[in-house]
Amino acid sequence: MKGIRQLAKHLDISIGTVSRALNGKSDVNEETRKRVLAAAEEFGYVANQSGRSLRQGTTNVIGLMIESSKETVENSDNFFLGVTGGLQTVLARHNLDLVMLPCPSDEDPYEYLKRMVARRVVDAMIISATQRIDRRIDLLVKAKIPFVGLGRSSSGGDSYTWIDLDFEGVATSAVDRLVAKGHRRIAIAAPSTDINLGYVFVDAYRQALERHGIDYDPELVIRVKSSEQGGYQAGHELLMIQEKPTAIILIYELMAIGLYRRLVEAGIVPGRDLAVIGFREEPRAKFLQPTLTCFRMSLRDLGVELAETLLATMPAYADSYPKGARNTIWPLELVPGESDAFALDS
Amino acid sequence: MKGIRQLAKHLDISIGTVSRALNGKSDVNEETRKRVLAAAEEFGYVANQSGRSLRQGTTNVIGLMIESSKETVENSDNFFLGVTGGLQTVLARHNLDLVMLPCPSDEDPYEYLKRMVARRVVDAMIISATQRIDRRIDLLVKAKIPFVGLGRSSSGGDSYTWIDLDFEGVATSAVDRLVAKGHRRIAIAAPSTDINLGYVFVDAYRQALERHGIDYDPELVIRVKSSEQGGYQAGHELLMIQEKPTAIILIYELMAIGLYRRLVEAGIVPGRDLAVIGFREEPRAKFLQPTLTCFRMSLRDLGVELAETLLATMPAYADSYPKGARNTIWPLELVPGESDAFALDS
DNA sequence: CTGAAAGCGCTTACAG
DNA sequence: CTGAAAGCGCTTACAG
Repeated sequence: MKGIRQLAKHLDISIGTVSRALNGKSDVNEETRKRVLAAAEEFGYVANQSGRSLRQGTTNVIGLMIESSKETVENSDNFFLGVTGGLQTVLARHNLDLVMLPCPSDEDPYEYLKRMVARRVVDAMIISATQRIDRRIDLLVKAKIPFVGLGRSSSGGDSYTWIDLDFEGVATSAVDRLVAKGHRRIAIAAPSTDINLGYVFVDAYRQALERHGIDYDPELVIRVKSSEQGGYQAGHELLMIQEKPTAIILIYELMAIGLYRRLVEAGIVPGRDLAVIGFREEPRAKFLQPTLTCFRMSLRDLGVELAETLLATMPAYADSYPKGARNTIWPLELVPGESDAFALDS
Repeated sequence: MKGIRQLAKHLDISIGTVSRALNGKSDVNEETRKRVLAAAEEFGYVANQSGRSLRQGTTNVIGLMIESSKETVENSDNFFLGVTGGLQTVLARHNLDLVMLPCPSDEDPYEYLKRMVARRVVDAMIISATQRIDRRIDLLVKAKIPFVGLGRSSSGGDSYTWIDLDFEGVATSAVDRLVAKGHRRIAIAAPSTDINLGYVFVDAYRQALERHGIDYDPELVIRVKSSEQGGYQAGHELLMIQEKPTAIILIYELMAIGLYRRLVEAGIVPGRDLAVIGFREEPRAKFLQPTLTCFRMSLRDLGVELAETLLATMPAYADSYPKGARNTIWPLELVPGESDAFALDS
């Protein structure tokens, strides 16, 4: 005999009472509850999750799906690990556990998610790196699994909830700042993939330019990998543009490091010969000289918001989150540096 | 009705046969199996994991426990995400899924693991960042959960299996190389925590020195955080040592970036005024000038080895891995750079 | 306040 | 080759 049965036998009470005591039900004699808790502690008894899940129909596990492509591995700045802290703080309030589900790079993310969902290993999902068209969203909607997208998408319409960084705000703020310093030829380094944020960012950049009466020049949109190597490549391509840009906006945090390298090689000094505005502030880019103008946000706070939004989409927890499951544009705060601190002669 | 019952009803056969067909048992008519598989595909049926787990006593899930402390988040180079690729390749052969279990920074890793183990959410565990004394090892041994340590420890004796990087080889090779170029004052930047690799590395460094007849000088062991900031700090402390070292060995990959920064500030050129040998080759450190002498390894291959070792410790899979569960020292290959490419005047 | 019993969705001996 | 039945470890109406 084992599990709850063994514990009940040892206490000489029924398994039902043990279960109720352990789960904090109110209709248990305080004396009995104390005995049960003490015995559970003594024997290290914790309810088998499969038994609970089967009976309750919930796993009490929340999944965070991440992609583990070679590019992510080599360049990721642990954005996701940073978010888990905030997520767990909130989930712990409801005794929910977080697991990270790494999708192998050689497996289709859609098929991977489908398997995880069908096996019912999680009660709810957070998906990241949303593509412009993302079948995972349709899948989750259809399967009626509560989920939140960390990133917008054209898929799913308003039948799904998302949180996304304020790419528009960043692009607008960067363009405004550069234009105010006299720049008119402003390049942008954008991702070469179909990830949705690329579209959002470039659109906002374009609109900001037009508001300043500057024509959009497709040549100034440099498509590269979201990595340091991509930043290096962006620097390379920038140097080959006929009518030289005087400024560049980066869409991914680690690009700045590679870009600086390429500029140094060409004898170009960021902040003097070329204005550079980076994306998210990143410990690893803090050592750059001249210091990089970029944008700050708290990964932990984002994680908290993400968890609260997710819980609001789950019927069992929605009551605790009366704000409901709203889409959120997550703001970033400008951190002025020296990399764009010069006015252009006009 | 739902699940396997519904599928069986639709096919007008018993649930037992459906189960056997789906699980590839041999005693099923091929015609029947085809019909079952087709229907499962059509309705997107996949067995509920809780039901399977409860019946079989296994979850078919392998856990990789990682720490998500602030330091890890800000500085990790995604070592773990890199390892997951190789892990999953092997686990997929046995239809085992990998989940990453991030231990919140405000929770004791021991308590976290205890909870996960007691709830039986995984069949086996991989633990990382092993401490010199690591109670998690005793816990897993006692609970009879198959596991492998990614890192050695003084705990557990030979009742646990581990894989660890060849810190001895790296330290020895680095010291030999530096001594050959005439260095005698060789500093080392080691972690300030109780992580086991710190002890292993410094011991090997000490022995290598003594083999060359060089006295071990505790002043040359600089204890800093395993991060870029730590590297910066190491540079700082190095500059304050009375009898200046002419070389430094780093124990963590990202330290090099911070160290270079501090050296540049002080007008010291790596590879000319000070020899630097880094640890693991890292995409982010590839841009350093002068190029860093460091050590190369494949995270994917390490993941494969880790998975095979783990499976060898699991009774249900041990037959497929006749090599058994052996402890492994994982080799790294020297990648010569310019950062130590000068001989010392003597 | 407690106990006895049903049943969550599967897999697997067992019988035929 | 297939079906009927047991039972994995829990939680939760229900009865008292």
